[in-house]
Amino acid sequence: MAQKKIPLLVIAGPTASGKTKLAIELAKAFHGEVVSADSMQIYRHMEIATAKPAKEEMDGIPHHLLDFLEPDNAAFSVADYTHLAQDAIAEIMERGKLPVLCGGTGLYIQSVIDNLDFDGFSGDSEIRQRLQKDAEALGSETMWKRLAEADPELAQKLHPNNLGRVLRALEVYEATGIPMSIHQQRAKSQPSPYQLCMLGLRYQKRELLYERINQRVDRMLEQGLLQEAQKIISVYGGTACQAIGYKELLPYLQGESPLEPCIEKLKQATRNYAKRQLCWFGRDKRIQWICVDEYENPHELFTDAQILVHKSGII
RNA sequence: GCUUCUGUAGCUCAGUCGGUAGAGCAGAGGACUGAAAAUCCUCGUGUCGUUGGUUCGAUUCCGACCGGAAGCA
Repeated sequence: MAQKKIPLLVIAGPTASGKTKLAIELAKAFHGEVVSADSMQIYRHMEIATAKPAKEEMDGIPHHLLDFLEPDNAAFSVADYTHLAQDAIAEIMERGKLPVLCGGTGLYIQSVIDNLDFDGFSGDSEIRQRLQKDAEALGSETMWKRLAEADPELAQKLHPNNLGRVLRALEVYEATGIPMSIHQQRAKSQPSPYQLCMLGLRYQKRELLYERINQRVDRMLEQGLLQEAQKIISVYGGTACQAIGYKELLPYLQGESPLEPCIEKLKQATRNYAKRQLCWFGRDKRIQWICVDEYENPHELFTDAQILVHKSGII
């Protein structure tokens, strides 16, 4: 009963590489709608720091999973995102349009396209709290050893210092009685429900990306990033404060530091982030890369991207 | 002008009671399955400011010179 797969165009890449614009252009060309895969653009009131596309930029293209959560909602997770995104994609297809999954959050994209089944090993907050207390009392090394007994395969892949992951693995094991590595293997054996065309944007020369990032941060400041940061930090808490663009400005906003060093820190944090994204996406061999700095004008890039989409056969 | 500090990795600084040196950050590479813009791992040779002297041996002690900072007149 081989069900017909849903065609899905994915656009990935590091921050400031031009994903948003490309997604809109391709959606216009192929009668599509955009589904955002960004862990911070989901929140309201965080416009500038997340470089959320404005209504005008969207150019009439419907966008989903953008701007729908209050920043103090701490409970939102990848699992929630996956459900919402898969539903949105299904609806877009029913409308006879092409879903375009676009964003820089690697885990979000992977969880959607590879159908990661978080429900199969859901958590248990009681167990989690108990494990947390154990960890405080016994230290991360001990917790890791505990995992090495329960799930040696996964323990081998996790560094003892990576406490969060170790605890999650222990939690899954205790909650389900099955090692998390087994759950992961089962998920992997499930084929993707989508017929994919994955495009990635990146720069041949890393310094050019970094330059663009620096410039974009300056622009954000001109647009009022400080005021936005002030508001988010004072009104909300939780995950929102993890966003790059707020925590770096905090010392200045609290009068503990001049502005300039904070701006440098912010640019640096963004560059570091971009590098991690490149690392993540670099692993996915399904991605066809487009090097932004090989194009003199963006229209040629859009045209080449369209050609790649055609060739992929998802249309 | 005098006095006192100070000059060590791209940056901030440790250190060597004389046997040519090491952290944090940056940078590079990597991982990632319910916080992911998060979390975590690996990678450190640099005329130890210049130049004389003492010494088997100086980045380390002494002198001069050249930067920098503070205090004094």
